[in-house]
Amino acid sequence: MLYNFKEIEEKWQRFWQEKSIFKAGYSPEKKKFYCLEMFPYPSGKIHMGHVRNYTIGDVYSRYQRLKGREVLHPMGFDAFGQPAENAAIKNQTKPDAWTHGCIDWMKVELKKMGFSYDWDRELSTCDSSYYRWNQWIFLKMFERGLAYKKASGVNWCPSCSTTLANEEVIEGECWRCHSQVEQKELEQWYLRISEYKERLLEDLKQLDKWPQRVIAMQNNWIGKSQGTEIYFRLKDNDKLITVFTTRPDTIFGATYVVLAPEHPLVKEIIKGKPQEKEALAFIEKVAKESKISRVKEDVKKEGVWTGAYCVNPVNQEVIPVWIADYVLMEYGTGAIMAVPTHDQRDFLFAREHNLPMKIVIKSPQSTVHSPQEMIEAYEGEGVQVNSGEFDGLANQEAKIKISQWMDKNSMGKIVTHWRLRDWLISRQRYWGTPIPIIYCPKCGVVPVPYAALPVELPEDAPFTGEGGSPLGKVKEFVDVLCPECGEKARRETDTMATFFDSSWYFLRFCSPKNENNPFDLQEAKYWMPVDQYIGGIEHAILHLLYSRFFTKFFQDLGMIDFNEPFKSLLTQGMVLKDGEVMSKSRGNIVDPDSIIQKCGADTLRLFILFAAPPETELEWDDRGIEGAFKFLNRLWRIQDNLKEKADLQVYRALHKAIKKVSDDIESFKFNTAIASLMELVNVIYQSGADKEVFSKLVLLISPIAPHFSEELWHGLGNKESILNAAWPEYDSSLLVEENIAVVVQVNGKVRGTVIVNKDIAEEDLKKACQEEPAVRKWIEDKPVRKIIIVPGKLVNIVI
RNA sequence: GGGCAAGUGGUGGAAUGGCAUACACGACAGACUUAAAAUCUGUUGGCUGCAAGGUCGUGAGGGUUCGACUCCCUCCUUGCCCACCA
Repeated sequence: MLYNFKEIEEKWQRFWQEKSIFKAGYSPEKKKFYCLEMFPYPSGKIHMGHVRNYTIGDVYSRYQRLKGREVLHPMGFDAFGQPAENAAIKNQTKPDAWTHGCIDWMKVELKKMGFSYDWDRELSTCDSSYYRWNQWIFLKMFERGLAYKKASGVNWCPSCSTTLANEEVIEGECWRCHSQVEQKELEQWYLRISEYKERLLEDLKQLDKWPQRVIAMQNNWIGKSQGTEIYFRLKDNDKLITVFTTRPDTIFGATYVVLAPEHPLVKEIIKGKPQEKEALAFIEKVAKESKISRVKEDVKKEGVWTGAYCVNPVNQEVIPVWIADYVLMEYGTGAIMAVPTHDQRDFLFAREHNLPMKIVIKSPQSTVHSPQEMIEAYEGEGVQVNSGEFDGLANQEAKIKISQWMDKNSMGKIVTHWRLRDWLISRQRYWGTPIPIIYCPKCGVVPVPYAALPVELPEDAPFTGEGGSPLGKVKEFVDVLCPECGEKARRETDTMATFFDSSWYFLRFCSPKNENNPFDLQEAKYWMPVDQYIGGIEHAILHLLYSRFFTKFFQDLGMIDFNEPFKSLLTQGMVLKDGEVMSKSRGNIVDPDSIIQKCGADTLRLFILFAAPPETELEWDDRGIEGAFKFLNRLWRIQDNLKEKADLQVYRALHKAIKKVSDDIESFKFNTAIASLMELVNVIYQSGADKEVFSKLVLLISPIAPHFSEELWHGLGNKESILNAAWPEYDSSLLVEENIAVVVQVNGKVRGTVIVNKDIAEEDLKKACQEEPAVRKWIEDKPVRKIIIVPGKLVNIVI
């Protein structure tokens, strides 16, 4: 007989909802636990990735609840973004209606999984009660100079007339209309995250419960590197070209200088020179290419001579100034010194254009004497040559000496370089938070007053998907009176990037209905920081970095007194089918709902936790689902055959399982926690269980299969929810066996086992081992050199 | 090119430096059944052997150790992240 999962799951979901059992209350007398899973984008259906993410969080939340914590476990929707606009165009509907329809449907599905969310705290970033606080935060940042507008090069689709994020440019073309993407100078809003770079880097050290690789990625992204800026004087007009290098030891080998085509000095340098026309043509050509295609590997590096020369400050050599596409304005100073002998890109470029080369670092093994013999640049370690007074030094030492020498003699400067750029948040999109700024012909850029928030999205913007910001076409939205002078003015029509919305939602969950502040200070003080955050590795950089940035900003506003939002982070692996990521385009999606129909949510939860540890990839297996379902049924049947009193060995097995399951859940090893429950069930099938053993078994599996356990719990005569019970404790005296099996090795190979009393004296143990016949045979009369004893486990006899 | 993971039976996966393959799936066998399903009980790394046993075995090769899936070095493969990064 199979248990009736359908009836049971519906019944307890209703029960939990009626009793408001997951409601989180501000209870300072109790220890709190804030468990958060990354909120979903409401695309309509939940997929296996969501199921995995949220099941992990749910088990952990329920476990913490049973351990007596006041648990905050909220859920909401990251509801702004482009897919809603696309869907609206496609389905002839409005993004608002489409999004809310998706949210409603996803909520039904999430509830079917039995997740323990406090739905009273639900939030949606597309509601003005939420996004007004985005605008509030933006204004606070604007006041402090952290939100600013500047012109810079961005990806631009001429046919859609909108900017594109790098991810939206596919092989140099617009992802929607396939036009060639261009680079364009545009005025856009930025957040000055670079102001926080030191703290964002330094505080990574506090995050000892984050995965190492996420820390590494953040480190990498912030990208602090030590280097040297070197000044090359232009021969014509004494102006300086500043180059950035991490290899000052190669400065004596610099044979030309290269500027990025966009470099501000370029136009000045080429003016009036015979090379001007060719150079301008080249600059234009590069400008037309998108960053993406320019950055593609195998593309040949192209460049032209400017006609100008500059002077190497260390040896007064006069060398030519080039422009080339392989030098990027965004990195360093937008100018490099080229050392063809010791940099592969410079090497290829110099070969191509017949530029001179000079060896300045020699590897000890090298037989190469002139640059003409080289087939590639030598980028390794070596000894300085052709480097004036530094000849003979190891290049690593020279690196330091030369940069110090240049710094002292004003030829250059030791600098720290950061890879982190300011964050471009302007989007020419409709479905996002309007940026609360007004442009007044008289007063200039004027922030919307706090009292006038929210700046609401107009409901009926023209939606075609073509050409510019839809908000710009809504006259009632754009036309506004200047808050300062009262004259006619115009609103900003760009909206914010959606990463803005998700950079602080965890704070809003502490008091989602607060109307005076983005969050209640006292509530936030109690609940924050998030004790456990769980989500996909794809957010390892941007979302987590932005959230850390916002947290530090709130700290600076004096609204919170901690500097990191997420104490512990778990990044769950992807769900695969036949070795590939589940996706619509591959057509290998397994719909969670179909599994719930067939075997129930508890089976799905059990399988997804059992199939792999949470951080690794999970291979979907329909037969594994059946196995999980069988196990629940096997456990279910125990209730019909309870004994008066179970055997001692069953109690031992129970307490062993209590310890193992507790330890494993704490450290997210759900798969082995379940394995130990299976072992316990196997023991019970051999020897029988009593009511006490069974009750504790039901408690142990309750975070994993909550409906199932709630039903069994009530079947055992309990009147209250299992969630109000206490997590079982183990009796450590039951974990120790009187007689233990000790493995005996001879020269490291297992040759036998002896059963001895746990308190046996060392000498007696040694004797017992040597007398064991299976061991004796291997020792014979050879002299025993040494005996190694691992207490309670193993004896190794070395002969 | 740089950084980080990972590599164990037919499969998913276990193993604080101490019995490699727990637990499960699959397969095979037995019990129950007129029969099947379900359920329960066994067997299940390779080679060798009638058997007891022996021997090999955690991507490859070295090293440390009484003892290595685990630690160190070199390499191979796969995955992820970053990258014309100067």
